[in-house]
Amino acid sequence: MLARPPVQTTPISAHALPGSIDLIGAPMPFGRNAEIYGENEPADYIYKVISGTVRTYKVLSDGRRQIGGFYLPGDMFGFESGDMHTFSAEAITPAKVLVIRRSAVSALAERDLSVARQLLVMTGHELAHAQNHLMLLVKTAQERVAGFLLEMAERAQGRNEVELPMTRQDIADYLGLTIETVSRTLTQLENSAAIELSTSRRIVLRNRGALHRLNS
Amino acid sequence: MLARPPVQTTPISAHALPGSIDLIGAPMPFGRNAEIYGENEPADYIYKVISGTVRTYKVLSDGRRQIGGFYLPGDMFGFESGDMHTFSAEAITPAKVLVIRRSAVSALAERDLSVARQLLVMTGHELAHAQNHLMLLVKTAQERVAGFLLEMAERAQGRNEVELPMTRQDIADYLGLTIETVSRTLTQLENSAAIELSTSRRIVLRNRGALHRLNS
DNA sequence: CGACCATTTGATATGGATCAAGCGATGTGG
DNA sequence: CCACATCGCTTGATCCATATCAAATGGTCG
Repeated sequence: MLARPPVQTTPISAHALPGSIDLIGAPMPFGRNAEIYGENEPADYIYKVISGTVRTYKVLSDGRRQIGGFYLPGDMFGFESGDMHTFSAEAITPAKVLVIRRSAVSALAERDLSVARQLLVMTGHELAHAQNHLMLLVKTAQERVAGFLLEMAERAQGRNEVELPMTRQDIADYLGLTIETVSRTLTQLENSAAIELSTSRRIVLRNRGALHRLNS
Repeated sequence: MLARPPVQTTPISAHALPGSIDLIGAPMPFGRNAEIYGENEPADYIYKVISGTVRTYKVLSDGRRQIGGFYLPGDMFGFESGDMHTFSAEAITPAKVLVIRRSAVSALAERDLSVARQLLVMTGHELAHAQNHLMLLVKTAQERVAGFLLEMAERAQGRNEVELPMTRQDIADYLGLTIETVSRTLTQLENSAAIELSTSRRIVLRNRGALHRLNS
């Protein structure tokens, strides 16, 4: 089911001065696990997370799920090179998401070079992320989990304490592991004093050096 | 991406009419295994394969190599979201490569919307490729090899007979497997009549359906 | 308190890695 | 033109990291 934004009555984008893509579009709330869009649906919108966390994923024919990425407040998602979505998107937690017409962005980009540049920058970031992710998937379980924790810490403004909004299953499906392996690996990292699990969702990085070394 | 001082150095691009990025730049020959650029070098150029095949790759601290992609004639590579290369690039076979100043492309994109669009399209293709590649890396050995063969066949204008320019080691490093597993898997696929190895480098797809099914 | 869900921990199985050897094609120097 | 070295590929035997199967623990909410 495609998420439709509320009907836009006032043409905000009409007066939007050269600047930011996210000036056009409508905020929409999604509940936990609500679908934002599905794989193979027309990619008529791009999205920006206002609050909450979003995951994109694909399900293989045998039921395995691969998560493409986690999107935190401020992140944009839903970019596609074709006109269909190649991943699905769901809210992990209750989330507010800005929904932006792709055609409006395209039109704006035609007139405003800075918007065109922004689009390219964001697509470039998605590319860099996919390449990093790809590198994770050929590593050992310890390296993948360490890499994941470092990524999350980095995105949490480099703080050492990270609150994970996603389940072990989400992490496992992001890293191409099972929940058991993720859980065991976190326990190992805790035993080796690299991290501390104050609760199962709140993780303190005690020894980034060790994590980076694992991350090869 | 491509945020650079718009210094206009090449007079050629000054007359280049709206159109194709690859109108500017110089062709350069590279021998087998010659380096085109290295990871962490400044990304001052983008590249277009004229003839031959190119691989991009990263080497992890313990010596494992991960190949990011194979580039065939007509393909462009070297796009980066930062100003450094995050992968290295080498010629797999003797190759001719068009070398294009990034600053020239940026400058052109500022004046010519179609060039800006082209840049976005190509970055989008790289993104789509990385995402496909990523999906391969969480599958079984059979699925990875089948997916690789289908990708190669598709890029060879959909022909059923594919001449592979790369070694088993290259394939293994692309798929996150060992050469032994790649070799054994190809043998299995041959035994199950899905493919035929007329020589070790020339592969005939006998049963695409079976390969697609494996590819999940 | 009891039900449910997420997480951890334990025991066993297995797909692919590793170690090892052999084979065929290609190229080179004598 | 042959002998031999080299390189890419295949095949076999064994090992091991992670998956799978199973159960217990903990945390949350009605």
